[in-house]
Amino acid sequence: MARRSTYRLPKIPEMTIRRLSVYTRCLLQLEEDGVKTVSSQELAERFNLNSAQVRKDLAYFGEFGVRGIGYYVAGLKAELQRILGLDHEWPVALVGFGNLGSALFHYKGFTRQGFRIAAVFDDDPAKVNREVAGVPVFDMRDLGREVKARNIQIAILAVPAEAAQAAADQLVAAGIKAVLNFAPARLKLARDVRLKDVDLSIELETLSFYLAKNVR
Amino acid sequence: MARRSTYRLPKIPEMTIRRLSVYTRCLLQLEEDGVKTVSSQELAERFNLNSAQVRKDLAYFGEFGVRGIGYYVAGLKAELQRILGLDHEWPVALVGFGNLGSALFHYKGFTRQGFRIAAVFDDDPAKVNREVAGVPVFDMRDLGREVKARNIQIAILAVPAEAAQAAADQLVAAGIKAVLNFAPARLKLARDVRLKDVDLSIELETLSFYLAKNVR
DNA sequence: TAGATTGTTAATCGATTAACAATC
DNA sequence: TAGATTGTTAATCGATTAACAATC
Repeated sequence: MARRSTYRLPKIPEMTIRRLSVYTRCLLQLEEDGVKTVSSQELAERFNLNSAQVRKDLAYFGEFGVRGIGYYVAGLKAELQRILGLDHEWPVALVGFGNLGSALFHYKGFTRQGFRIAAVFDDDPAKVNREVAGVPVFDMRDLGREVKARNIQIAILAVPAEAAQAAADQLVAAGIKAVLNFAPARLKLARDVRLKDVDLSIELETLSFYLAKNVR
Repeated sequence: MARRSTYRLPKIPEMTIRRLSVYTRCLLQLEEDGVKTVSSQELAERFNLNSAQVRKDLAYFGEFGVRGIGYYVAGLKAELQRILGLDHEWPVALVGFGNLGSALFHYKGFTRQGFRIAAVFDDDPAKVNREVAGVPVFDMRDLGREVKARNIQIAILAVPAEAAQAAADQLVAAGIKAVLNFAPARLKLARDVRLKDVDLSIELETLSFYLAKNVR
């Protein structure tokens, strides 16, 4: 796991990364719409941000704009995709093919940015050893073998909470480097594995707070 | 929509609300485990937070602790549930009963905190006018009537992006006050309606950034 | 009482924003 | 050139954390 030495050493705020991701999608749309250039001001307005913030986010990584003009949509899109590692396909393992797993499998948003579900894993014998939309579904016991064979580094975990830690352990043993976890469980992973929890109900609970203050 | 006047006027940081939600779940667990009291230090350690932050988050709403002891688990849980509006059931409308809608329907996490899916809506004639697990599934055209009849204020939107704005408009017209939106679309709602977007792929994209810096 | 832990103030840190010289 | 917009510095704002008197 040699850390590649790059010239960009300052630590990037997490929020900056998230916004880069948002900008990228916007640029994708702008390009589709045939827009050639966009200013930090225009970009900012679409997301209720400050134009200085947009410029600062970009400045962490280089100078991509042209004074007096703004940013070339196609060029900036390509730069951001490169920065975010979205300039090539990432094969992804989907672990858990129940209700949520199936929904994520069919979700179009992942594909658009270069994430391709390369293998599905489940422990239900009725679901495995077949293909769904051209993607093989394997038994959990084949996880190590298939993840290595396909050089998969990212996993989406969509199993029940009880099964999450065991599945995560298998993923780490197989050499997975990043886990997007939808299971409502607090996972312990090796320290060099990136974990991101997606909490499907926390937003609902915060909405409830604002609602409780007013009506009812 | 008269704003109820309360004694708590200082604006609460969004992150504080999210953490309150996290604390609440932890307290639920602690209570199950039979733990009677917990200190800010113990609570903080579970989430890699600072104990002063835990105390400050709570201090926005009152004094719930006992010096020298900490917080009574049952008492604090009840207080936080009240603050977050989780001390009673919220009937919720689920709009869209495809793959994602179905996954959310079966998701157990919502129920636990008092959110109860009271009605499902879809525009597919094959899916409507029946019950699933005791919950009625209606045609979209019945949305206004049923939302009002059931006094539903919260909606979970899980339709395709193309259908999202039209569905949102119907929801607002029906008197919905908060929308949890899973559709990858930028919705325009009346200003007194709370909107929260859940982006299923942004986390994956930020993970990609960290991965791209190292391997590959 | 002695020990522990709160609630709160003040210090620190980091992120956002305003302002502007550089320059297309 | 005149107008527009960048990249960047400095000012502002807000959130996190350290410290500690209050007090159980």
